[in-house]
Amino acid sequence: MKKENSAPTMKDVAKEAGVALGTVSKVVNGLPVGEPYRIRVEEAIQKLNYQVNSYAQGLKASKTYTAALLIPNTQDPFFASITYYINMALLKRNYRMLLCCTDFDSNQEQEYITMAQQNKVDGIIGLTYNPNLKIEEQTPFVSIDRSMGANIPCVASDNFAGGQLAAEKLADLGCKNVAFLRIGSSLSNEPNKRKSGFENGCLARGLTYEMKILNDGDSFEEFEHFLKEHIQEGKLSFDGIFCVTDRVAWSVLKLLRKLGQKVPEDVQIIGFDGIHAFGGENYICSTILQPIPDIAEMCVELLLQENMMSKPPLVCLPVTYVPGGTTLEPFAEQE
Amino acid sequence: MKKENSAPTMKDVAKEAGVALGTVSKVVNGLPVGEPYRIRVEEAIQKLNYQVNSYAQGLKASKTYTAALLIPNTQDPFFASITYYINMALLKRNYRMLLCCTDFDSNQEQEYITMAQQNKVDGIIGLTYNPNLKIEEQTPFVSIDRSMGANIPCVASDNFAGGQLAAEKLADLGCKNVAFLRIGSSLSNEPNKRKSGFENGCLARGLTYEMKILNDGDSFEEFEHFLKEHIQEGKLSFDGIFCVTDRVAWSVLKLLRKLGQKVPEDVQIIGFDGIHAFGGENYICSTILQPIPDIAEMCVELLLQENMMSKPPLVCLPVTYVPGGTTLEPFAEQE
DNA sequence: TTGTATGCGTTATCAC
DNA sequence: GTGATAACGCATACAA
Repeated sequence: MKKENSAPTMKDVAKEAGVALGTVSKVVNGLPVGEPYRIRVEEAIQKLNYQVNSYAQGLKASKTYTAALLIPNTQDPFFASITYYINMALLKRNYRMLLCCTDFDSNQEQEYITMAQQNKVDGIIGLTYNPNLKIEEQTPFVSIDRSMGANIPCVASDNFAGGQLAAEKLADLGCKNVAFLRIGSSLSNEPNKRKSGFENGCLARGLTYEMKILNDGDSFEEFEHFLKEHIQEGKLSFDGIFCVTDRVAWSVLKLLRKLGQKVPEDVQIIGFDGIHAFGGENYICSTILQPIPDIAEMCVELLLQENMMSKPPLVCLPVTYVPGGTTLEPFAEQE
Repeated sequence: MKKENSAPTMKDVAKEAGVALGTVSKVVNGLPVGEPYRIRVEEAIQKLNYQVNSYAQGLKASKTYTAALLIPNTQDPFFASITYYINMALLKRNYRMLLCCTDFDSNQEQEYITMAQQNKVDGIIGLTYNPNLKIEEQTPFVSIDRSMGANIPCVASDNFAGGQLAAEKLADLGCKNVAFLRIGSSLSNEPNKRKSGFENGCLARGLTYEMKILNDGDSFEEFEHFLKEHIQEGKLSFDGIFCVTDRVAWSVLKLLRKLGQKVPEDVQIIGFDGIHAFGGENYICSTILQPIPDIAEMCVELLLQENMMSKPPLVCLPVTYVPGGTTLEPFAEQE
């Protein structure tokens, strides 16, 4: 006798309905089948509360309708948003999502990729920081924000254009002497183009500028030193600051207030990402908004695209500027 | 001839190593095997870059080392945190996590549960709002913040104690006349105990109090009306407010400032959850801190526990009070 | 059209 | 200790 409490199988349904195994399979998969049979089978399915075992299914078809998302964590609002929208994009296509938080750990990233491949996921979307990840040719992979080689499409915001836009906006808002503040991975990735774009924009608009570039390990206090050095008689020499992320902008905002500078009256700040306080309406600061829903959609689209041939190596999605209270908008005043 | 580009199987490894299939299986599973054999097999595994197919494994063992997390979204900081820590707790036990964002949609919640069962996950952890979810007896389920029946353990903060603690703290901080503001699901769940705990605390400490309870659909503006009604000659009659979540506290904070009230000088505010601004150090407001890592750990522990018998119906984890700038702490001043 | 038989990659049970 | 063989639940080519 078999296990009594185990889930019903197709065989059970077939027996219940008095038909052959193959017939049940066809009904389940929506293949043409005699009407009286289909009814009896469906009744049996209802009665036994049968559900297909997708592991057996995956074993046969070597297609699992599952994709993995590699992301450092879900707590950073940007990552959280990416996670949410990718989940939705996958759901829309009837795919399940395996979440893999890597905590910025290269080894975990690699382990997760191995795991995902074992698990025979149909593909992986990754926002990673490991410069030499080993990815099987087999497994479709789409990278966010970092180019990882010819066969791996990378999806990102148009970071260069975003940097440029920030410079232009600051110029439009009356700034003359600006600064760029960055902290983050020294790894070559798309967001690093924000700097170049900003420089480009400054040059085009005749803004004088300085840069302060910190790497991941560096202390945030170096920004404080940097800014203090540029304060003469209580007055900051910069009238505009572009920060590489909203997070940095937020910290700088607090820092400037501590140093007695008024934002946006004395100095205007533009961040990058488009984070809002509580998933609600208000932005943390004036910012270059990343089109996260579009990024998510594009990642999933590329991942599930059948013909690998047409996969573009880099897709840059357009960004927009949104005021968020740390700039002096000519017309509207933000909260 | 078989598919050439498909992943290597145990059979391939066996052929490569010149041993039998079963031997390979034993090596992979760490069962005792002759040393020379094990070496040859391991070399073959290396050479072919073999990985076990966990779908075939799951088919045999009907154990998949996968759990599903049902959660409305990952964007709300509380949900994001829960997601992260549950992911970590599962990872620690070598389990994978299927993420299922439900968007507060009852139908999606049910669909996901069905899906998870099809997918033969080993268990489901759910933070749900559907009062009559159908869950197979088969599938282990642990609920967060909502009791769902005798066989389903529920893990939550000690919400009652948290409410009480809030009242006591406000009393300690010198408040005399306080208010409780709540908006949220009208569904009976654990967080609703915050109100009762608060009432209890107020009574114990001789605080006079009022309550304003809104349901999910209600407009937030009703809080504005409520507060305005309690302002006489520019002065708010409450000197302390307990908000059901940090999110509400945050909104109320902004509202009060708009109404010309100073926080914390005129009125002190305590929230609930323990959200911080950017995953960093600072809290949004003074708050009752939920032990999210402990909640996650407990959920996973209960889910994977073998003997169902000992599963407690409700586990309440202790909360703590943390100052966050919206209260007048006797000693330390917050940021 | 319906039913039957085979195999997907593993694991477990046995003789050897 | 080793190696053939039978399941696990499903899909499908093929025979009826």
